[in-house]
Amino acid sequence: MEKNIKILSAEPASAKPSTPPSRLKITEALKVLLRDKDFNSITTAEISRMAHVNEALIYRYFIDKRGLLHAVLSDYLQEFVANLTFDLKGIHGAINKIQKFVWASIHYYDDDRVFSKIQLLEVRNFPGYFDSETYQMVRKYAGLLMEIIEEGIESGDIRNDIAPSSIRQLILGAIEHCCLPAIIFDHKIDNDAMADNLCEILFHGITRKI
Amino acid sequence: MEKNIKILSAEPASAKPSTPPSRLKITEALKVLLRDKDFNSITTAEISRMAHVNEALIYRYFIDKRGLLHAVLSDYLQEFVANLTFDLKGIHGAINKIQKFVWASIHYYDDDRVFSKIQLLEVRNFPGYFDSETYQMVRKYAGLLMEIIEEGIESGDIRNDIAPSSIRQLILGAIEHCCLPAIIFDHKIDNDAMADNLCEILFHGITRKI
Amino acid sequence: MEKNIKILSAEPASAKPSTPPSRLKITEALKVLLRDKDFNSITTAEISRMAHVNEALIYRYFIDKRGLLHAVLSDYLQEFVANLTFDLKGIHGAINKIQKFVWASIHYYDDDRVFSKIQLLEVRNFPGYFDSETYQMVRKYAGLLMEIIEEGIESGDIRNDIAPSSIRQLILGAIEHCCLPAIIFDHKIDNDAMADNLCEILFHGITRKI
Amino acid sequence: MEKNIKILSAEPASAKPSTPPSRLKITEALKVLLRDKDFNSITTAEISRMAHVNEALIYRYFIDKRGLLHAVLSDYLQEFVANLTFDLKGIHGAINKIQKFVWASIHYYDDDRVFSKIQLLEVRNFPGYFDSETYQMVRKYAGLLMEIIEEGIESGDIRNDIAPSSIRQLILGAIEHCCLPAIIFDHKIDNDAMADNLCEILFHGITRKI
DNA sequence: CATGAATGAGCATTCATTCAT
DNA sequence: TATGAATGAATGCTCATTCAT
Repeated sequence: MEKNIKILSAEPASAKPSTPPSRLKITEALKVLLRDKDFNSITTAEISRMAHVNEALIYRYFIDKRGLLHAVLSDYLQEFVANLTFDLKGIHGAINKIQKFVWASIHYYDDDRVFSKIQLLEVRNFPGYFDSETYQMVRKYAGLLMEIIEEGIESGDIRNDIAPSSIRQLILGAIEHCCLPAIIFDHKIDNDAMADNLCEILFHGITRKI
Repeated sequence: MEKNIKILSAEPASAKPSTPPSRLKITEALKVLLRDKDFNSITTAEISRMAHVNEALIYRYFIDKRGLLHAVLSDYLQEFVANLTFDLKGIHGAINKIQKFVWASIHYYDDDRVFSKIQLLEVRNFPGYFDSETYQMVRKYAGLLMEIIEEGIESGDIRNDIAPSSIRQLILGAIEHCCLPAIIFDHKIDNDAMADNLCEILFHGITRKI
Repeated sequence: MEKNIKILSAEPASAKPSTPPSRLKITEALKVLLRDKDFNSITTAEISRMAHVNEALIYRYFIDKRGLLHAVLSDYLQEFVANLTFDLKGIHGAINKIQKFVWASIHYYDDDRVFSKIQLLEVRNFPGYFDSETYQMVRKYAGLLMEIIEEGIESGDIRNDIAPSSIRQLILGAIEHCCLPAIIFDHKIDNDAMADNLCEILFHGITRKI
Repeated sequence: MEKNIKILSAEPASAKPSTPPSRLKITEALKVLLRDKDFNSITTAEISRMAHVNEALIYRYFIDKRGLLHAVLSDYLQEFVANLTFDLKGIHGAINKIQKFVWASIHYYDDDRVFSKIQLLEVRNFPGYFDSETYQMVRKYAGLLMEIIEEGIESGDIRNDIAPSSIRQLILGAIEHCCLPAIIFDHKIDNDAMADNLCEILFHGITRKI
């Protein structure tokens, strides 16, 4: 998941560390703990212990325990969106792009289960999540898809009698729907098969039949 | 508050005490609360308040807060298995029975979301769950299916080159897999369609092709 | 301060203890601590330690640390109002009654410095204090004076060209004004002199001159 | 942010460093904050934020958060005493001087409420306050009055059968006593009236009657 | 059976203060 | 002189659980 971004990030070797090491230790500690427990049953004491960092330091870098989770999610999402944007480069035609979008989304969900758990299970019931800055990253992700759909409608590849936003929701919902059980039951995902099936069904619904 | 109910209940003096009314009040209270919150964020105080029962009484009837959840789940499972057993009566042929099994399982998951949530989300991460008495009920449920599969293999309806236990896991996994997103995202389930699709895929995989 | 109320309270010797002993221990502990420190710098740990009671028990009897203070104040106020009501019995004429009201108010402020500190210094900056149930007791106290003023206006002893509420505020303000320095600097109060001076000034302002 | 100010300030190279600008920023910040909150509920973080200064810098210039308050109070007191000393110049006779002393004291209390709050409310309960260096300034202030009283006794204007220290305490107490309610309840002070009344009472008590 | 009282361990969070640079 | 990082000790408060009656 970090392959592309490294190439893109142009931080010179001499640059200042930007994120203080302890801040990093904290986020990493939370990521590790999230592998086994859900966020609510992870305590700040546990996080600080695992990070080998003073508990109070969490509150210097993050406003909140919840703020810490948002920060972790935000990091993930940034990478997620950056990678996806990169992956879509050079692909022509809305249909091909959607295929790629679906495949890549499933791939990234599959690749980092902690990210997926946060994104699909933890943050949703947070009050005010949908107003949060973090959610803006999700909207950016959704925006990527939206552009493709609009391109597809303009080019005539996608039928124009369904609201683009409905199509977008359908696709995003389908992706989540497919990945969720694997994430909860900790199954492997057959990325190719899942993407193919999903798109197969999708395109017979949304492509314009002549 | 509910004291007088005793007078009204026509339980004969000779009958076994069955479940004491307070025990029932507690389990019912938990069920109600589980509709809106996840188990960890429900407090014993809350449960006792909703049950109109003293908090300490929970510990007379259940060893634990967790034990209470297990008891609730156990009740559900008992009914679940009893119903399923009944539903399968009079159906002939392994394939038909599996079809019924799948349809009914989905139906019961769909019907009682609280039960489904406990079963599919809450108890799994409990340490020692799989050694628990409650889990024995789940094994009974799985056993029902196992018998059908073995019957199918014997009759030649089901291929014999796959271990029956693998087939059982496949089927149970598929059912959960299909129901879970609906439970989490609180969607409706199209029982017929879901059961049909699932079986369609299933049978082309596991039935013997001549 | 407890002399009159004992006579008034009709609790039979056989009655149930009404307030649990631990609840009492907690309120008493806070009263003791308030003698030397201001409320904000008293910790719940300190209170429980002094009360020989578990810290969590505070929260069984009071919703809040602040709630505990309100309860203490409320107790005081109840007594305060009851005593004052009793003291005014059998006194005739608004002027005499006011004289008594002033004298007694100063007396009770003087008598229990902890009460006075809470009442005059602590609770005022609490957000929502003036909507609190406790404040209703204060209004009752103010109401006592209001009745006297209205009686005085009706009888012609008090001039009717000033709003009764203004007169009430003036008197209450003057009493507090006079008591406060003694409370803060922990001086003694010359009850008679203070009451006389205050009333002297007061009556030349508010009595009707023929 | 304020770096350039150094260039503009025309302090000659030879001059003593006077107060470093950051030290000043800190004390000023505290003064501002004290306008709205009491000292205990002001945090060092808040002070440094308001001062646009690093939090740790507080501890370079002051041993303590409390030390900072003392420093602020000390500054005030220095000015207070200096002004008072100046105000008393050219006034003849102990009685006139006391009148001026009282009027001016009230005036300065009225003029700067922050100073008054610190002086009359905050520092008193500090352990060790009365041994502190800051308290020496207060003694200097009291000393000014003491000199006047002794002058009055010598000249026969003030009765000599009361210990001068008692007279001093009486006067200082009376001033504080009068100013305090206005400071707490944030009333205006009628400087002339208050000084006149206070002196009227004072002189009929302490002046020698022939 | 039922309950009011009690509690230890833990929770997220705050704060004054220190330290290395 | 200045600062970012770090921290120990609290703080108010909650909760599952126990116990005497």
